[in-house]
Amino acid sequence: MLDSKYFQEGIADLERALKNRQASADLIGKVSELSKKRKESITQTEALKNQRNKASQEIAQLKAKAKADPQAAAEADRRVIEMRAVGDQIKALDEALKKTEEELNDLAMRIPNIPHASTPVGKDAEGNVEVRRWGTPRAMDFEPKDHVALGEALKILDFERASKLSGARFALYLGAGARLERALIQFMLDLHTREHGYTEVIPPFMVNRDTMRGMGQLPKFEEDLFKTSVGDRELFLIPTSEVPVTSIFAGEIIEPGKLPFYFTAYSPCFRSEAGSYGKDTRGLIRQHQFQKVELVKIVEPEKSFDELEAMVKNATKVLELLNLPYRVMALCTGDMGFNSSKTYDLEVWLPAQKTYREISSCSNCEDFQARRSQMRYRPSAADKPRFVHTLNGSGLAVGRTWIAVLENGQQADGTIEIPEVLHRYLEGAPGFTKKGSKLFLGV
RNA sequence: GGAGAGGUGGUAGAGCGGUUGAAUACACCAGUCUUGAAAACUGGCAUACGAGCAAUCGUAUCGAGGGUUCGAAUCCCUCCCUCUCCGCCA
Repeated sequence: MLDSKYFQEGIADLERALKNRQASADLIGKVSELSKKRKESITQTEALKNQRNKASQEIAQLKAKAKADPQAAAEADRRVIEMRAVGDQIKALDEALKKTEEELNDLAMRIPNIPHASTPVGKDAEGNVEVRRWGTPRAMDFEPKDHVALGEALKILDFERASKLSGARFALYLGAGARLERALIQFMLDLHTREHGYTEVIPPFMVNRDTMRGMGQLPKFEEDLFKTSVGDRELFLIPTSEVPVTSIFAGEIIEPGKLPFYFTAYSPCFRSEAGSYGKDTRGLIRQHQFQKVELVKIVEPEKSFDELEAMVKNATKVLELLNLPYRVMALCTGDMGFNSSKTYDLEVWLPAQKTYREISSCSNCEDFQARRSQMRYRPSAADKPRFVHTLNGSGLAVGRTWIAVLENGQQADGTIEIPEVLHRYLEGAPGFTKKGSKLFLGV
């Protein structure tokens, strides 16, 4: 992170980076000041180390001659004493340098990514821009119920018992409900691996502090994460599989010709949801644990914005195949996440709320995560390493998709019509009934 | 969890605290020879960062981090990982 672009590319970019984002302006000055200080002390210590390295070699040569030549022996002793002082100086300078670097890193790590020029400027969600819509909400000649009412009536969702087990913001899926969740996961993974060219991975669901830092989750957002420890070993539960999957090549230089990488992963996600007390307390919308199928791309910098558009298409394809109306929002500078340079949110239509709700977020992080986790690639054997660009998107949040399938597929009698693409995963399963060419949950 | 062994360049594998960034072999690249190939022979071959138009120079790197020393792959400490055996577990 020592070569962060924030002090390489100057103040103008920094000011743009901080415009309407979660960072204070005095970070800029401090960071560039520390950066200058760091460079100076490196020059200084390297000169001293050079002196010491040379002297050590000369001492070795003198010592080799020392037996036959008492003068050489005396000279060697003299040089050793001389170098002792230099050694002390180096030690002191190294310690100071280390401090500077720690301070610099700590500050630089708290600066959010620079928004792309195409990201709308705004201070909160009001500033987001609708890009397009797909589908028409189904006309219903009855008052639509929300997924909690539907799920509890169908006995496929039980929040009371979940709360007995784990407290608030946990869910227990039962029977056909659990089966539907699993079918959605399977459907999404099949689509992305078969049709969209992603490679399926199952990452660790717990990661260490370095990985969290590399992905931009730390140091700023520690209170949003669940943490475990055994003895003095500390691990964080992943808030999204973006964290382990994007980190696959952390600290590596990817060989020529290997990019791009497209990965998809199913995982549970764990979030403390600190700061969202009282929000979305009803139902599955905001849980401490939810399931998600994630899309991750690791690509060459020149291609990352095209790749973002393609990723959005991959995610919206899931919604289209499920016949769920949605809209695409370009997030503004103030509403966008810490890591991102450009983000599209996908919002699905929820009839009970009569509104669109976020179901996926697709971001181009450019080289932000790559710098933090030192992920580089070599364009060709003769080239120097360059930072990769990383992208991530939900493809999709499974719980919220489950909600959308229930609410959009509900019938006047409280049963659910299942989208055709899921039939092959659910036909014949307990709780699902075929009627003609249609499949229903809860008949 | 218990006992032991080990982590060195693309791979295998040496390495008395001092011209060791690292022997050697294989692999790889270039050349000689050959109609071509093989073989043989000759030469070249770690990486990152920084400085320079460049030749080149500087610093760092032998699992990671500390320590001892004028000087550490080599000695000391801590941690991580891998392997073998036993136990336990899915």
